Amino acid sequence: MTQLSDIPMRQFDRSLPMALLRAREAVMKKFSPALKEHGLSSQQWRVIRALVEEQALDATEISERCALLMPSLSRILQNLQKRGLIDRETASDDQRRSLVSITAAGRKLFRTLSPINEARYAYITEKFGYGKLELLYELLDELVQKIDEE
Amino acid sequence: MTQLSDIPMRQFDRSLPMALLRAREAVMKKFSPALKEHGLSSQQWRVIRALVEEQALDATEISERCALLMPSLSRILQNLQKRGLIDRETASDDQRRSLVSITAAGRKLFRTLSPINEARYAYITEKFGYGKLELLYELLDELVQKIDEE
DNA sequence: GCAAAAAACATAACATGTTAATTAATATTT
DNA sequence: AAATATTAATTAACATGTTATGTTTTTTGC
Repeated sequence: MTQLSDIPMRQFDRSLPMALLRAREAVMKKFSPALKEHGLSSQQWRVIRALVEEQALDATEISERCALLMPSLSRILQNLQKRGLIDRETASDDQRRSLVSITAAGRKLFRTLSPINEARYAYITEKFGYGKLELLYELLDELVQKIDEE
Repeated sequence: MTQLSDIPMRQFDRSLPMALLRAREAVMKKFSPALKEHGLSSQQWRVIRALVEEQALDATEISERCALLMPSLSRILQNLQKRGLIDRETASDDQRRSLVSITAAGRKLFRTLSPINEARYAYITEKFGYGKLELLYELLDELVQKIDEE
């Protein structure tokens, strides 16, 4: 006996934005708790990760690499600087640019959190399957590419 | 024996949350402009879509179907009600529940926007390929399922 | 029946998403 | 060189995301 509440909403299941949103939510549920214990949002963590890989980056470059709009990034950088996790200085060759770099404290926080998050990622990879994960990355990349071209 | 510290650092661009975020952003770029012209956010649009398909829904049910947390939904419903797009009344059998339904104005707005959005969706389907889109839905569903089970 | 627990919804507080406007510095045009 | 346009970053204003807390109503357990 099928009740009304058992009938799936086909229209919503076929919503690409919702499907992507739900997937992201499910993934974030694995990563957020550890970050939160150290007072970091996923966005702040993205910035720290980007900075660990480079000597210094200007805000625009961080914005692109982390998929953050400049107004959000502006506030995030102010926050991280206040907490002593990053440093900023204006570029000598272009006074408009502000060069951001990670501090020793920021690097230390990264080294603490990184293995925990890598373990979570390994768990997801194992649970979902390495091949499927690669396929998913490929499809997502191609989707973005096809939509953005022209 | 693998220790946490032995797990290799994965590249920054192999971040699942980021890949899902970028894909969602790319897709939303196709849908947001039409919604914005009519003063709707994607979240508000989701709520309207959900209500069009039912006589009435309580807030919790909307929250689940639209993937919106209750605090966000609470504000969104207040907004939509103020604009005359939805109606609310407390359920007779449970005074805690508030039953939400769409108004004639809301339904009219839906009928205006729906074909535009369907056309955008058809465009993405054609550009990306129907088969790949189906595969993507499947992978996303399975990812959520695998992560949530345990 | 009644006190305690749970459920449904709202509010608070703060971070982020999003578009527009602003400021300051650099590039371009004439 | 001066006027104009462009660029980098910030700020403003409002909506949403997120966790915690509060309020009211219903349900449970005794």
